[in-house]
Amino acid sequence: MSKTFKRHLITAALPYANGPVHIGHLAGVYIPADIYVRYLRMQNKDVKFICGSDEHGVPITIKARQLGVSPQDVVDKYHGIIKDAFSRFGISFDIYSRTSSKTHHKTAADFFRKLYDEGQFIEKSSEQYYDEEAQQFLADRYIVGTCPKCGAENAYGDQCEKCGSTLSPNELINPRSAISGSKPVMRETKHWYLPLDQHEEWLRKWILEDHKEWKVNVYGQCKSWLDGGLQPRAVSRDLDWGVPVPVEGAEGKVLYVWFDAPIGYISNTIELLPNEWQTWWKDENTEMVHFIGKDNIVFHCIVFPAMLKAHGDYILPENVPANEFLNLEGDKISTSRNWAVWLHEYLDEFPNQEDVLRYVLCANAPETKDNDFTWKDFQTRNNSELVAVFGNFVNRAAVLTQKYFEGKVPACAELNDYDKEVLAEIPLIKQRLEESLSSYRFREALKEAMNLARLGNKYLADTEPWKLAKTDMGRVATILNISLQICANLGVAFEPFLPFSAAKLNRMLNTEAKRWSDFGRTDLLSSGHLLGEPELLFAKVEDEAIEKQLKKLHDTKLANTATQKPVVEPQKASVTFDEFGKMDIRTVTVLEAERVPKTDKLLKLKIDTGVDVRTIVSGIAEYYSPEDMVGKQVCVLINLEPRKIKGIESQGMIMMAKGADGKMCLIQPSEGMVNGATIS
RNA sequence: GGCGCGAUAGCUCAGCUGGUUAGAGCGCAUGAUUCAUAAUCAUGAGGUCCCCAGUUCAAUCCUGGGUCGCGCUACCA
Repeated sequence: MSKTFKRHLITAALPYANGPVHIGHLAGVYIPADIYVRYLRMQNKDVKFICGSDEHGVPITIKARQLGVSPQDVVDKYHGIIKDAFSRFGISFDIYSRTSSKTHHKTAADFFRKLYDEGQFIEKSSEQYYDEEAQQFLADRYIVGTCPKCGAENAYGDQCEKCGSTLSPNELINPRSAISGSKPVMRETKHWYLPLDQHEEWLRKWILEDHKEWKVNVYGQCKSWLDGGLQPRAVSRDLDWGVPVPVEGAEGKVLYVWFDAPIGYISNTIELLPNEWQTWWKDENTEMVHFIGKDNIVFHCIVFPAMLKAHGDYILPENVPANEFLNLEGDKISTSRNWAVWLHEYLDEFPNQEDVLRYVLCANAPETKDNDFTWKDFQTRNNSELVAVFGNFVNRAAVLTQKYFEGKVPACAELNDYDKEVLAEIPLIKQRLEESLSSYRFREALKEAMNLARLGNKYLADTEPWKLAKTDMGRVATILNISLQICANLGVAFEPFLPFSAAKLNRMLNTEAKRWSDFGRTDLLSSGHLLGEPELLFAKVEDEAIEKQLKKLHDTKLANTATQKPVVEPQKASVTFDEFGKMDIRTVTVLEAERVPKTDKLLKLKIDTGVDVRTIVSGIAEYYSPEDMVGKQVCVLINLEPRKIKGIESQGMIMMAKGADGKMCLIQPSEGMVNGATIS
């Protein structure tokens, strides 16, 4: 059914170099990708595993500014931490490079220039915030102000970190530049857009018709975007950190990080294979697979393919297996809140237990929905699965062989029916493993590998060689031979998942790493072969280790709530009495109230201001129902410039008190007043 | 509000094409066992397959409606 490819180009999402890598990244992307790659390599497939740090974009420049260092310093630091941690964790990239490299800058610039020369972009001018003091345009992240949703100070132009709302810069109240602190002005700037709408037709066919096999979350997300109609997407930004736009008159502009980053896959391949990279990216016999998290779906399934298609001769991904998100102890993982298990810290705190984390994160990977990582589950899976099932079986076989045969593989005599039955299971397990792996079902695959160890335990329990040792050593020899062959097969089956343990197991068996094709053979260890020193494959995780981690998280939580306590906004700049006098605030009565259709928060109110009867729209539906409002007397700023909201003109603003958590309540006169009484 | 994804045993999850006695691992109970890191093996208890309607000979699965959770998106002068 599926096409056979000559080579496999596997990419894993480029980690963003403004922080270290955590368990969410691993479970979502790097562990499944690494398993897949190792599986392909064991089959002697021609495979390249490409990754690297994504080092451009605004958050990195902000972090640099906060720390008083250069953006290059920031990415140098995190690139180092990430690269080192991946390597220690056994993620087997063929190359882990970075987008600040010379090769990448040239590749990305050339890529852009070709599309530019061929008229693949549209140029558009628009008004954007400009900082006159610092003489530069301000990216969304560089504009701070009061969040219009929760009232938090210091919300960014694209997002409020306090309440998590997505914002656009002109929504911010009292916007100011994060660079100079001055009030930004609107100024015209030119940018290049990739007209995704022009690519919609072939994308629709390519994804919706030709790739129905993609995971439902990926397919559904793409369909949703396509059905909504694609819009041109800006590919440049006004910023001084990134790949400069290679066009005359584009000073101070760089490629948008989302245009730049996926080209990193190409650049890193070029760096790895300067002479033959084109075969990997342009030959139809290459299977390209992008492993990503669900936040990247649209870029890898729609934007990047459109870029590749626009460029012309590139192949498109065969599949984009995207995972959902991993939570930690019931809460969303968050870099800024330090709610995470960081890979580099894990590696220090759990030395020689790389595979435990690999096992747990694969067994509980968020393949179909968000999953939760708990330390208790980590401990249980280690102690009652890795130790009790896999480690224990290997240990039993090894110890029995030491005891009865001085550590030499005993000869296999004639097999009885039960032996045959057990051995016949191995190829079945292998087949199920292959089916799962080739359809990116890693959780299921791992479980299947574990079944091989369970088979071993059952075989020993059923045949009871320790009893037969008193009467029939020939039979004991056969049983242990078979048990050891199962051990050797475990080394093959687990190599993609637990490479460190597979290597350790091979050391214990005193044998070389095997190919995938050896899986299922029952003569992997010849009789008389001397085993290595028995050692324990896995160590127990004690309660203390778990408690230590839980305490660490608990402390993080305390630290977070402590810093969140002072929520009262500081006093604003002084105003003159004249300025205050310009505000025309009146007591008014609500005559009618109704929900604005298709919104969550809006009420449309008809009010009697004493001056007139007018309509205002207010975002209070979360706190007040229309029935609550009718007949109420409230305070309204009536000379605020009218503004259209959802097509309705709002002529004024209801005065509300806003609490720390964004909760709002009405300000009402303490006794009934005439409509139109002024407030001063 | 729109869109996408999900809801199955105490917990974590399978169930891929309507028909199965609805499954696995962990946990729990009972028994067996002692080679093994108190590990293993067997047996068992445990289910309103989120709710309501419909299609069908037959629905956990398909359709429509609803509830809850997560994500994207719109609105808060």
